[in-house]
Amino acid sequence: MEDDNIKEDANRKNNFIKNIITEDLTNGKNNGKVITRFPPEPNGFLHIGHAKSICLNFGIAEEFKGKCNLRFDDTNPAKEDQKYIDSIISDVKWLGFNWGETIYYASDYFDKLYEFAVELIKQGKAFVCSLTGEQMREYRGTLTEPGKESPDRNRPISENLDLFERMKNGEFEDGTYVLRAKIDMGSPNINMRDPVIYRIKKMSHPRTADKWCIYPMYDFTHGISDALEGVTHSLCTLEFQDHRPLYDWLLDEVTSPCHPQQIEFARMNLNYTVMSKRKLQKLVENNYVDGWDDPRLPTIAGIRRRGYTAEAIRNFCNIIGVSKKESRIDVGLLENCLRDDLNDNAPRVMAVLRPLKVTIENWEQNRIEELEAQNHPQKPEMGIRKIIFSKTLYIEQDDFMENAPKKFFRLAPGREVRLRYGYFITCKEVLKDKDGNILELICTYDPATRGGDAPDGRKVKGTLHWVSSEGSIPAKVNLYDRLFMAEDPEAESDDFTKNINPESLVKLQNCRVEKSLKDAEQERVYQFERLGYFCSDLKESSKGDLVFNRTVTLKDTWAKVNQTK
RNA sequence: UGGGGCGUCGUCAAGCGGUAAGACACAGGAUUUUGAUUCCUGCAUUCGGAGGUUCGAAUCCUCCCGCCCCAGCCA
Repeated sequence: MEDDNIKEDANRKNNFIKNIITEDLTNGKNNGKVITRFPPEPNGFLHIGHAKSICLNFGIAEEFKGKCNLRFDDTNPAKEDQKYIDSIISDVKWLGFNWGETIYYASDYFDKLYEFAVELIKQGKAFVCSLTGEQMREYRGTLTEPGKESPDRNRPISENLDLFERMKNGEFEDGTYVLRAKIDMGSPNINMRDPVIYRIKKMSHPRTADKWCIYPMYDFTHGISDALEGVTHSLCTLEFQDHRPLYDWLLDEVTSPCHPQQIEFARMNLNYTVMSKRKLQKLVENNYVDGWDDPRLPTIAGIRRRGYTAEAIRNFCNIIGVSKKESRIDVGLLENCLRDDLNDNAPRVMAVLRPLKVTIENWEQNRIEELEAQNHPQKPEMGIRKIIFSKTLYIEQDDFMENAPKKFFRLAPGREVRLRYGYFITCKEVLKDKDGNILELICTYDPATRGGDAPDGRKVKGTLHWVSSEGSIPAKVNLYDRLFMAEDPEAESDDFTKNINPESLVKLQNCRVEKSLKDAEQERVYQFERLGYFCSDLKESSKGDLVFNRTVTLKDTWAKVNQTK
């Protein structure tokens, strides 16, 4: 246990944010406290990019003995929905993080936020503006030209107060007025050109219902929410760098309980997939995939259904590190983290995806024999199970080749192989239909090799997985592969859906799996020996109709060698 | 051509003036009843480029080049 902790600490990578926090701590900043927050907007499903932020924020809180708040940034009822709140909560929980007793909502601060806005107005730092959206855009200026001041900018404070209250009371229609911070229309930073901080939206909110018809904007809400919660380090992605001056301005102008430090880091990008909400939505809505939890999607719900473990994702997020450099990470790295975890923990089992019938000619007709198989060769403590050997067996079609090259360590006419935990068998005859398709193999077995050992020390090159007709049950298997063929699907075509991999899902109907899989647990991942890791599908699988998802393949140097030829 | 960021191995990434960690990938080899796992071994004389400061520079200075973000009453 102690060793584990040491190992974990050693594996915990440093990054520039932790360095800043460590320095703050040694300087006695924030009274030695560290409080972070994960602030999703409940307008979509979480994806693996969010996992990076979750692991960062919760991880730092854990490491520095602080805390991390889960806070919904729910200031735009037009886009948000309770179902997203529910799914986000369940995803964060699944990832294995703890936010304590309270779930925070920016909407819980609406009253306070309103008071802060009034304070700003009273100080002459905010004004009610009647410019239309279009006018506002014109007045804002451009990247290279300064903006123009709104004609309402010098409206008397009393009038601003009155108008703002009437906005709140619902006296005006959407779009007629907004509340703006009074900063600097000439700023080279467009975010400082008198940004809107409140808008009228006569819309019911998932949590505050019809109490409000004005809602605060992100910039106004976020910093103040952070401060109200005593957040010390407010971590966000790079695109908010330009907002930091506004974040700081607001907290300086208002009597806020503290002034959190905003630090930006680069968001995660993965190759062969898309991460933006809009694009994920398009995939779902146009039925390119089967819902938000399609196992090919990088959503938390999707990768979870695919069979990814939270442990693997946490490890991945740790391994990729945190920096300000924009990068595109190889999914291979993710898959590797998964294999790492699964190799340690997945029980081994045998299944044949594309069965080829094998008849053992020197095996008595109705004889059935129970053999012992290990559930994990490197971990005897995981126990053993019984498997059944009989006259009719199935092996993988790929494991037989009629005219096999020398390096093919599998079954071929006249060759002998080991059936894992079974017997050595030798191929005697190949039965075909009139078109030449292989129907069945006639083999013999060596009774002396029970369990797979040859008493005479005879070596055999190949070991095949197999299943017997009596010891197996039918199942369906979904073979998942990467959703896109292009490393960067959004770059290589004007329409990213053109890069969808037509073979991202291959459905196999006639597989046979070891009988023990009849009671396969939900979310338990098994290794189908020599094939990969599989789990029963959360949605499609049932007792009488087994459906497995391929989570990830095993590394396959044989396939790689063949491919490069 | 305004402002803000970023450039260290194929991909991530440490490094913070004392002579380029680590992971994955890749290439060899060993062990193996999974062509898996595991285990060795190799893999940046050089840090986007050019100058400069220094006994010494990926780290400091100057110029240049490349990439990303910002003109929602979205977050």
